[in-house]
Amino acid sequence: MKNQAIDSRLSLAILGLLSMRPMSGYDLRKVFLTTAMKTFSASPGAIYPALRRLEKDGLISGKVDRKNALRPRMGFTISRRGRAALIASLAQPVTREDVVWRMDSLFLRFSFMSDLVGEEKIAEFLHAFASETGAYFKELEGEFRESAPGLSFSGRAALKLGVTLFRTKAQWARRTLDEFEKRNSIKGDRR
Amino acid sequence: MKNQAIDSRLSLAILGLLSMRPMSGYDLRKVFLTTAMKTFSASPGAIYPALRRLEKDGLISGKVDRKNALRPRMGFTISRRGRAALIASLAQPVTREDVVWRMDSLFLRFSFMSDLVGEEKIAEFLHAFASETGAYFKELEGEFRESAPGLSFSGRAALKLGVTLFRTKAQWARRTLDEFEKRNSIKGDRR
DNA sequence: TGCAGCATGTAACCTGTTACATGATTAG
DNA sequence: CTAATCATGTAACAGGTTACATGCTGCA
Repeated sequence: MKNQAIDSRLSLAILGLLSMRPMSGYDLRKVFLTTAMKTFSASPGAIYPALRRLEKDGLISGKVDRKNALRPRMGFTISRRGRAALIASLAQPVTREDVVWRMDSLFLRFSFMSDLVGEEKIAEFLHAFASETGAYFKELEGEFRESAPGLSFSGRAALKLGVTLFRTKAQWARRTLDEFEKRNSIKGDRR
Repeated sequence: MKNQAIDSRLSLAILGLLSMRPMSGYDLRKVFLTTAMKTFSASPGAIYPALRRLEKDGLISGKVDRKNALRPRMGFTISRRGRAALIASLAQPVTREDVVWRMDSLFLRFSFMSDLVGEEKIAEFLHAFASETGAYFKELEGEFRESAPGLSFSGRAALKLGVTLFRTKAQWARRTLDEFEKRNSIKGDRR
């Protein structure tokens, strides 16, 4: 059976969070309001429809907590299919398009990896991320060298920040990969 | 008369580009396809409707080039109202919300500033950008210190990248502001 | 002659925003 | 008691994606 696709970044974030522990819609809102995941929409008009779509696709299932309480509360749990779809989504190859258009999804995918995929997949991700991001950094750097003289002060400065940010991302991936491999070899030695 | 609001990032980008020189829809597509502005949608289904909205709001006006040629070509020019709306949009204060949710719009706004607003506005922007971004960086850093021990390897690493990127942005703003002020004082001395 | 690229557009669909609505619970 | 917060939802709207459609131009 084909894996159900995850229809948006928000759905990916929700599925990732539910893979760690069951939560209600309101719990999810609080996460998006108070933690570093502020970039995601915490509006009910986005979250509740997304939950319903995920449920319709069989990726999560909602059950009413405290049935007898007059105020019902939906507790959402990730399903087996949901976990499979999430893992499949994390394990997808890192493409140039991801780097240019979906950097935030890459962030999200990576942040959930440790609990869901093996060490090899993590290393693979970091490697591909470093190489794709590094390549795009070089492309931007070249563009900067070529077009900088013709640009205004602010145009040039903005482009420079763009270049710098991609260099930072590529560096992060290389360093994180180093750290990851060192950590694993130490763990390996102890066995 | 109140300024017409600019309805999306794409419209802002288009208006900014048209403020530099008149272009056709296809020219805009090429910019979005080939330059560092790749993050913007180059699909006709986004660009042509956006152009029509801008025209409807009186911010740009399209005229048919080469009338007698059998293949007409629309050349779009920014109008006085369009330039005013663009300048108003660039000059808006930099808020915390901009930093968290609309960083790319801030990029865009800054990159067009040199040709459209005075030196004071540019310095003001950089100052506010540095201070808001710096504040958010510190908030994220605090969150990292608190929650890092409980996070998985990949969760922690992803959060760390997030923190680093905001530090980089704040540093960029401070350095760019320094450079800007130095540049201006030199120019001032020569007068 | 045929094909790639130029240039513009439309239509269905989908996600997210904004604003509103509702009732329950808890704190003062 | 009442106000804030908990908790869930709906409806209108808007912008972007995807896919399709159309006809012209230049080149091999």
